[in-house]
Amino acid sequence: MSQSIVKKEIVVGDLKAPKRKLKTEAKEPSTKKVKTESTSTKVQKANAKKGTKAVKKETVKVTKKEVEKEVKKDSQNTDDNAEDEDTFKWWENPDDLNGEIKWETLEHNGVMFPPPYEPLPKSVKLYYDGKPVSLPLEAEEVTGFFGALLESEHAKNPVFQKNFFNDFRKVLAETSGCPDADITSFDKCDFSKIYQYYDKKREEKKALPSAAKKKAKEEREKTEEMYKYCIIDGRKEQVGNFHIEPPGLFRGRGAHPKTGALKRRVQPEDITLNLGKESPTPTAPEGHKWGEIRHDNTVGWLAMWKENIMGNIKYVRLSQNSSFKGISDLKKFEKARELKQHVDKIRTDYTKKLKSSMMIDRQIATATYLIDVFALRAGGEKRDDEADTVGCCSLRFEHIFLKPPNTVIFDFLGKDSIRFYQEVQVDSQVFKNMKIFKKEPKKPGDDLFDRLDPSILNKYFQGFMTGLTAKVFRTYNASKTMQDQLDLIPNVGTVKEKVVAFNAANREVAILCNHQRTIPKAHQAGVQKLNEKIEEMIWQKIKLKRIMLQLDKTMKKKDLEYFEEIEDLTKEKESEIVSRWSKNELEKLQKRFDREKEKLKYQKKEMSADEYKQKMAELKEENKKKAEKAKETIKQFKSEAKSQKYEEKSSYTAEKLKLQIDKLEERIKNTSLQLKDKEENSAVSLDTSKMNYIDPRLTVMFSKKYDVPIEKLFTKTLREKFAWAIESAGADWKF
DNA sequence: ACGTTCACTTAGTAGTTTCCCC
DNA sequence: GGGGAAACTACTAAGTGAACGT
Repeated sequence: MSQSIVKKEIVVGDLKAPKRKLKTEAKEPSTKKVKTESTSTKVQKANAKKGTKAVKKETVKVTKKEVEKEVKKDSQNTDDNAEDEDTFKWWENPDDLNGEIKWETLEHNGVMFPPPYEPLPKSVKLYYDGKPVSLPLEAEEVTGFFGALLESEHAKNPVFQKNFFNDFRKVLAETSGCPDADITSFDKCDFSKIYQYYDKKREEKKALPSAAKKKAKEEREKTEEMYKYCIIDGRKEQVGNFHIEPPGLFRGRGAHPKTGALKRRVQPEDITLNLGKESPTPTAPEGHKWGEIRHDNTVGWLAMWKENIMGNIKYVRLSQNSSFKGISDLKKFEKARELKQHVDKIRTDYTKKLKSSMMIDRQIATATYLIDVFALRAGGEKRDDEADTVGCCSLRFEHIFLKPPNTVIFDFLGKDSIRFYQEVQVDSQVFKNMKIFKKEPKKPGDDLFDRLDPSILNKYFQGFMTGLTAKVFRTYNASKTMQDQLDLIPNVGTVKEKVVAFNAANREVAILCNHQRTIPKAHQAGVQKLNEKIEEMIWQKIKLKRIMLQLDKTMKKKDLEYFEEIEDLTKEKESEIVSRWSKNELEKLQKRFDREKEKLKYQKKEMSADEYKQKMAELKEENKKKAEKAKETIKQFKSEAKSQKYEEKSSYTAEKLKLQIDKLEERIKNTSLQLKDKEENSAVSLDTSKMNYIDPRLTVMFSKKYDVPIEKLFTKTLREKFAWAIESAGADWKF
C-alpha cells in the first residue's frame, strides 16, 4: 500500500465559507484547475493503489462486446471501483472548496414521475354502509391509499383516520362525488375488499419467479438511466432522489396532528428546475410544462417543489457519493475538529456564567452545559400543527425532574418523537439553576429556558469561533468519543473480535446521541434461540471431554482445569437439554417432510399419477427411516444423560477429540459474541452516527491501524460516500 | 426584531437483497 | 437450494440555521 497517499491529510484552507451574498466575487476558476491537475496524477495513483484497475482497462479494449459487458457491470455497481476512472477527486485540491458558487455548468434530464393511477378492477369496491359503491377515480385512488394500509398501525390511529377521511371527502367534493351514497361517516366505510386486492397483488409480486423479477428490474433501470446522472462542470455525477414522491397518505411520526392527510400528486407545473444558463431544458411530460426554470449556481439542488401538507419544500439533489455531499461532509468534520481548539475556553466560560447575576447568561450557560455534556439538539420553536417534540431550548417544565442533591431526570420526546430518558448527575450549579428555572410561578407547559432560542445560543457560540453552532457540539462530541473509545482497543485478536470492539465504540457514540430503533419483532425469540444453541454446544463439548476421560482416566490429573467444567453438566441439566434438542430435531424433520410433500404436490401436474404415487411413497419411506434413526439417537442420548456414560466410537482418539473440542470452543466463542452484539444492539442504531457524526477518517484509521478490511466497517454506499476519507486518512490519523 | 422562507443535514422505517444455516 | 434473519438501500419526515422580508 502506498504510504504517500495514505498519509496525505486533508486540511481545508479556510473554512469560513461565506454563505450567500458576494455571488460575483467567488473564486470562479476553481473547478477547471482541479480537473486538469487531477487527471495527470489519476492514472499513477490508481496504479499505485491497486493493480486491478490497470488490468481491467486493458481488457475493456478487447472487443465491443466486452466493452458493453463492462459498462453494464459498472452501471449495476457490482464492482466497487467501477466508476473510478471518472471520479472527481476534489479532495486532492482542498484549497478550492470554498466560495459561494457551487457550479459553473449544470445539465440534467429533469425528474421522473410516478406512474399514473391504475384503477381498481370493477369487482373491487369500497363498501359503504354494507353496500358496494362506485367512486370517481380520484377518490377511488384515495381509498386505495387507506385500504392498502388497513392492517398497519396507522389505520388504527384515530387522528390518521380523521385526516384521511377529511381529505377523502374533500376529493369527493372536488369531483362528481359518490353516486351511490352520501359518504359522511368513516365508520361506515369498509375497505377490506380493497385491502385484500392490494395484499394479493403484493403476494403475487413477491411470488414472481426470480427471472421475471430480474427482467422487470432491468427494464426499470433502463427507463431510469437518463435521470440517474447529471453533468456538473463537465463531470458526470449521480443524482440522488430523482423520483418524484408518489401521492399517498402522509405518515407523520409520533403524535403528528396531520398524520393521514392526503399527499397530493405532484405535477410538472409544481416543479421548479435548476439548470445551467446554457443547458437545454429537459422536455416536460406530454401535455405539461415545468412550473419554473431557474439558473441559480449558488445552490446544489436540481429540482424542487412545495409539498401540500406542511408547505415544506422538497428538493431533488445529488447522491451521497457526490462531490457536493463529500465537500460539505469534510467541511462539517473540519469545523468540528476546529472546536477542539476552543472547547476548553468555552467550558471555562460557561462554568463561570452558571453563576452569573444575569438570568439570560445563566440560561445560556446552563443550556450550553446540556448541549455539551448530554449532546442535546438546539431545539427550535415548533408550530402547533407539528408533533410536540423538543430540544434544549424548547425544553419545558414537565420534561425535567429534579432529585436532590444533584440528580436530573430528563424525559421528553426529541426529534422523530424518539424518547429521551436519562437519569443523570449534573454539576451542582447546573442543578441549582434548573431549580430556579422551574421556580414558581412556572408550571407545566412553560419553557424551562424562557429567555432562549437557538439563535441566541448560536450568537454566544460565535463569539468563540466563527461558524460554531449548537449542532457542531454534537458532531464534535460524537467524534471525540469515538476517538477516545478506539484508543482503548488493544491491537490484538481476530478481525471478527476487532469489528466487535469497533461496534462497541460506535455504540457508545450512538448512545450519546440517543440514536434508537424499534426492537425487531423477532428479537426476544432470537436471543433465546442463540442461548439454547450455545447451551447445546457446551453440552457437546462436555460430552467429548467425558469421553476423553472414559478412554483414559489419568488425563484428568494432567490438566485439572481443562476438565473442570465437566462437573457443570448435571444429570438433570443434561436431560433437559437432550429433551429440548430431541423435540427440535423431530420438529425439524417433520417440517422438512411437510415441505417436501408440498413441493411434490406442486409438481404433480407435470407427472403421471403412478409416478406421483411412487414418489410420494419414496418420500414417506425416506422420512420414516430418518425418523427412526433420529429416535434411536434420542434414545441413546437420553440413556447417556441418565448414566452420564457415553458411547465410544472406534475412531475416537484423544487427539481427534481434542480437535473436535477446539472447534466447538471456537464456535461457542463466535456465537457468544454474536449474542452479546445482538443483545446490546437491539434498541441502538449504529448507522446514524456512522453516517453523520463519526468522522469517517477515524474509521479509516482504525481499518488501517488494526488491519481490518474497510469492507467490514463501511457498507458499499458508505465506502462511496466516504471515498475522500478512505483515500486521505492513514493509520495515524487523529480527530 | 421577528416570523417566514430556503437550503441543507439528520433520522428512523419500510422494503429489498444478501447471507447463512441447515 | 430454500427459508428466515440480517444487512443494506430507498425513502421521506424532521431537524438546524442563515437569509430574507416586513
